[in-house]
Amino acid sequence: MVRIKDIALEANVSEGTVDRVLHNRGGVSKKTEEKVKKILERRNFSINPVASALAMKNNHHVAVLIPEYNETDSFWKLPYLGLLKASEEVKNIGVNVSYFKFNHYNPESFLASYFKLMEIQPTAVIMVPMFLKETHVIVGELNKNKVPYVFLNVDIEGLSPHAYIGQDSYTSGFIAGKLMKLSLCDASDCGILQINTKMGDNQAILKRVKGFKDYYETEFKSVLLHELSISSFGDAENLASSVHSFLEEFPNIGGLFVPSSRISALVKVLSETQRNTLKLIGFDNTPQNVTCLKNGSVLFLISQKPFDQGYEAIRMVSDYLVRNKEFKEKRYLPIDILTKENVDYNDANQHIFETDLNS
Amino acid sequence: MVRIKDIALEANVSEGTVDRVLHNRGGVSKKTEEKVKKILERRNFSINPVASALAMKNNHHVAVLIPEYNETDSFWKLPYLGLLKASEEVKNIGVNVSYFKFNHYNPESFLASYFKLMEIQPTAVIMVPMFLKETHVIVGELNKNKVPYVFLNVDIEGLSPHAYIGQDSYTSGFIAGKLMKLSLCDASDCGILQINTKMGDNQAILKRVKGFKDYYETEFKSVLLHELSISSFGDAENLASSVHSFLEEFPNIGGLFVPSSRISALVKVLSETQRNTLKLIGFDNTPQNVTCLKNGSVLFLISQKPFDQGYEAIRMVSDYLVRNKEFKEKRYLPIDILTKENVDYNDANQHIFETDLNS
DNA sequence: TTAAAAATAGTGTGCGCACACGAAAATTAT
DNA sequence: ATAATTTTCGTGTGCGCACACTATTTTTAA
Repeated sequence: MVRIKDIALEANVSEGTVDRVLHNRGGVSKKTEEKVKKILERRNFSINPVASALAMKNNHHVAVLIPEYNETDSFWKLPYLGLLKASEEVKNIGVNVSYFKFNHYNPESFLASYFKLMEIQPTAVIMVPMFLKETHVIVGELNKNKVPYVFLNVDIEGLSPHAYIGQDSYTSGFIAGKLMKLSLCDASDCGILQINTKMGDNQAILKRVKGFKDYYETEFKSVLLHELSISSFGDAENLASSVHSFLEEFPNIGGLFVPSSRISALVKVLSETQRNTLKLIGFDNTPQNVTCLKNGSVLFLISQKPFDQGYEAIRMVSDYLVRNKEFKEKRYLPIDILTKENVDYNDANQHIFETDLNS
Repeated sequence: MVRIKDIALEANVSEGTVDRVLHNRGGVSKKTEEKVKKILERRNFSINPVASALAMKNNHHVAVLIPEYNETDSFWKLPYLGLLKASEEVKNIGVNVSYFKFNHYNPESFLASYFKLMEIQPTAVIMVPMFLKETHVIVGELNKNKVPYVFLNVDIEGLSPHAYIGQDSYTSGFIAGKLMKLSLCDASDCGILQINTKMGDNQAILKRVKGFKDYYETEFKSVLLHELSISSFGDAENLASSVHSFLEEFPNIGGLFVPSSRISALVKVLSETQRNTLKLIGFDNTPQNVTCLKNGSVLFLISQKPFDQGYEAIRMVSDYLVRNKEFKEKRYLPIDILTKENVDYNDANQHIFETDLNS
């Protein structure tokens, strides 16, 4: 391992000079700069990031604005764990991470958390831009204050964060279509279950539906797609009656596609025979969904690797802060196809971290 | 961030004493030890790994024994890149990695590389145990010298490395079976193409075939599976004639399963109509295979995430060496289902690293 | 009681780098 | 020529920790 000292020795200059050319601090004559640079090159020098971090006493504050989670709606726990894991790793190099949560049904709590967040004067922000209008406000302020920010999981057209970390929702829906078609070899009809979103939110889900339809559009125009719009997955009775009348209305339906993360709620209101015959394809590896996958009621889940999203977000931001690597504008994560057989393996990273946490 | 100094101050002892209780070095009276420990706990102290790594000047040598790769047989490039990426990261913390390559058709080169490897007196070894007999020799010696070692990608029953990092081959074959069945909704026959392995090698491939067959066995006993044993994927003419007579013999075959990483060689010898109608499912995201996937000739590839395997191996070993975390005996990586739509996303990690390398 | 030995605790140095400060050399002004 | 600037470069300190060495206290032996 070649050190600055070694370079200085070989170039017959002081360590300070080497430091100056390394960081383009100026104050070095052309001649010596060239000389040092050549030796740097030849000896294949690279600064020791550990020593560097220690000396710089890096103190970056990354603030994360993310929805809270609970038992029934646990999706947001997954990115959180990934964020947590990466936080541990980058603490090494002087990056501290703070979390600010909000209720993802409540725009006010979103804004409120944001204001609390700004009090710590973060060096960078990672946020889930849940609400359109409020996000515009926030982004405006962040731009004014020159605080770099990245979007996690949800992308918003028209805004240009330093990076977006998440899935290509359209393609993931497209793949869901492909899997659905594969599962329905008799070319029976297919149903799509959406929440009737009032606001322009949940871009991701809309894009998934578009991808799904487009697959059928381009490949199997003849297959009939029926859409059912429900008010909420939370109200079981309401859901049950909607779904049953829907299935009675279209008896040819052989499969159901749920573009949100709540397919487990659907499974709950289906009869056993329906669970066994209907091909169900949904999104996201929440514990409830994974249970349905494993017991065979759900055939495929598309995972957007939420754990990895969180992990990547922190890594990306700290790479930017510490070794000022530039952001990658769109960081699309894998479109993971989960079956009952591979789900445990594919979620292993997350499980390992969780058990590590508890010990 | 609370430092040793802060703890010492609060406990009215010297930093040395705190250091002693932190590392159980002994030489501290019960009383003061308790006192310090309590404060450690209360202040939620954790040693700064950066400073620690720097001070320890860790000097671990990890040696990697891995097959070489070339244009036509490029599989082993993928784990290599993953190893490389992790090597960069752990260089920070004093872990140096050296690579020793061997020809994976040649047991002697395997042993020869091993002997060269031992000359650097590695602190730990990561190896791909390609050859049974030779691996037994090596493992015996490593055990004698008390050098910890892990197996990468290939597992060998009866031996107990400190860890195995790779895929659950049986299950991956099982999933391939599931996908094949899904693709052949008309329940036509299915062919399996294997190399007739002379030696007991390639356990992984055998297990994949077993998993594949077992899927049909348990779920669709009625479907006929035909096996074709060929001598090599390298000899195109030979392959072509074997495959064609095979397909003539069993005209009901609607899909072919290639449990090795060489499905692209099969695609080459198929006619265009065959490529379009036969459902092809294979393994591994080699560039050639990915090309076939993207142009539609191959329907699914199962990836064993070779890049991640390499990455994980280094991380695991250096976690063991530096922060003496214990090994995880079996570290199974995701069973990744690749389609033409998601392959780019799912290989993104590797691509990002490759472009980083070239800049 | 004092000396010797053992147990316990304190001090100092260096890991490789970043950065402030001051010294030397080169340039310009007087 | 010397003084005043400016450019160029060397030196020193500290980041938080590991570990060896030394100093102090306590215990045991004489």
